[in-house]
Amino acid sequence: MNNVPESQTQAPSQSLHARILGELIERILSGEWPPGYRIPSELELANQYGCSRMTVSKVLTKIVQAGLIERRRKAGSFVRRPHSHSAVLEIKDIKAEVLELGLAYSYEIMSCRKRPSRVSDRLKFTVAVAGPVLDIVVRHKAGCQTFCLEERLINLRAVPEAGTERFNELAPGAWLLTRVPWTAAEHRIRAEASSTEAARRLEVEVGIACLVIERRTSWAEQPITFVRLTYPGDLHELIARFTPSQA
Amino acid sequence: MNNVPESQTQAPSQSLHARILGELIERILSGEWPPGYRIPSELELANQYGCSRMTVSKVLTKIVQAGLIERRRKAGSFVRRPHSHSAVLEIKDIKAEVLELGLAYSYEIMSCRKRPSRVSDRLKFTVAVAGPVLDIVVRHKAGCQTFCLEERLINLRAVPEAGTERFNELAPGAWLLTRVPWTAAEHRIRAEASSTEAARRLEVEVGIACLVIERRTSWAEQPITFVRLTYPGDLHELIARFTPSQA
DNA sequence: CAGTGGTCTAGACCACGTA
DNA sequence: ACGTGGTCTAGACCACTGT
Repeated sequence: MNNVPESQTQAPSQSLHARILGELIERILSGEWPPGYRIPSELELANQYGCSRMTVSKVLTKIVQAGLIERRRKAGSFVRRPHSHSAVLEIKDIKAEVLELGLAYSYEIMSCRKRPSRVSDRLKFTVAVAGPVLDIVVRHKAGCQTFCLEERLINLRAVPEAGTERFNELAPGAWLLTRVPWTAAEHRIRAEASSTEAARRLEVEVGIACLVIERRTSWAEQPITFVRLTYPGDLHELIARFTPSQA
Repeated sequence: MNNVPESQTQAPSQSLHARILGELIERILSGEWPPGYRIPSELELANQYGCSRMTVSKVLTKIVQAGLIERRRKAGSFVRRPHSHSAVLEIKDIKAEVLELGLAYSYEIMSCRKRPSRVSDRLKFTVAVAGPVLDIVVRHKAGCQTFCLEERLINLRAVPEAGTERFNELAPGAWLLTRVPWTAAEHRIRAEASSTEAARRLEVEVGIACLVIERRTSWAEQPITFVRLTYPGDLHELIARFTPSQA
């Protein structure tokens, strides 16, 4: 009921949104509202905060997105118990990774050739690729040590300009990022003993434990590129974080 | 200007929200609105769709969250070029993982003892833990094969009831999920050659490539648990996906 | 049936930043 | 200065669902 006055006497530093969001999340995370607790309805909250139902509704929508509550018509909104361990994995540019370690970065194009797509490429792209592909192998170095082996296929139907690119200034991954939009990516991460081929290119012994990341990138259902990154030994570590509150 | 009639002649199956969202995303992903393109203002879109500005605003907020556009006051809303390779990594319950493979799941508590915290524990928890911890080793099996070795520390100051739990019904990870809220988790993922100790417990050869996931979980700045999961060989693969459209 | 969330409206004022 | 997004209101109707 006391609509405008309250927002004037209150610190105008943050929006009403933010204030309500913060207070509700605080109640949930502090355990004052434990898992299973039924939180006040939109109408009750709107009355408590002296604001419209719409405002409360938008806030609750955010808390749903954060995974802290779930809502059921007629029943109400309930605090969820902590659920799956999902986390945001950030996969950085290799150059940035190396520089963050304080090492000098360089790369060598070991091979780069245009060829028709093979049946085996379909396994990599999960969908059939007609037409030519660019098959590239790059060695990324940190200082004088090999940091990562990159084996990449680029769908030339989707990115024809890659066919004439020499990748002298930018490694293929960085070059693609500047040129091509992408809308979906799937990553597969596993440990693998280094094969004879990979060991030779990485300049390590055969059978060493490697972290392998495979990434399929597509744009509007069209495959763009497939890349396999092989990090030898325990040189490399992926880090993923989760926090429910995201503003 | 053709407001209500359109939404009536149109299939009423989806909300106006969803229709506008879909059409705008389609324009962006199809390349009709390329990166850098300035999309119509809220007012223009509201007129085009014959709806209120509020409705358009909510839709655009979603597209911002999806990372497809960025908005600047006075300037307008612009299509972003594809940015960092971040992805959502979902780390499932081990039992669920095994069952999804169509295998029988079981686990054995190999050791479980209460002890005071050591200096070495601080490295695992990244912050100091005073007081007792519960030190548990669990072997998870898929069929008759060892699927994963779990080495876990639980901060008994934060979760005192774990001290008397026998973990007969639920493995420690699942038990914790049902009992303890958590607000932050950090994962580290790497490849590692199996140590003598781990190889013995996993019943595999020494030096085999293993996928190692370490997870630190905390609640309101207080460490809850540290766990190291070791998956032998290439038995296990993590999958992470990114798609900008999420509703 | 009644209460709840889901959606939508037609306005409004303000903050900000570019022109 | 003015157009844009950011926020907010006080209503409204509908769909769903638990009692």
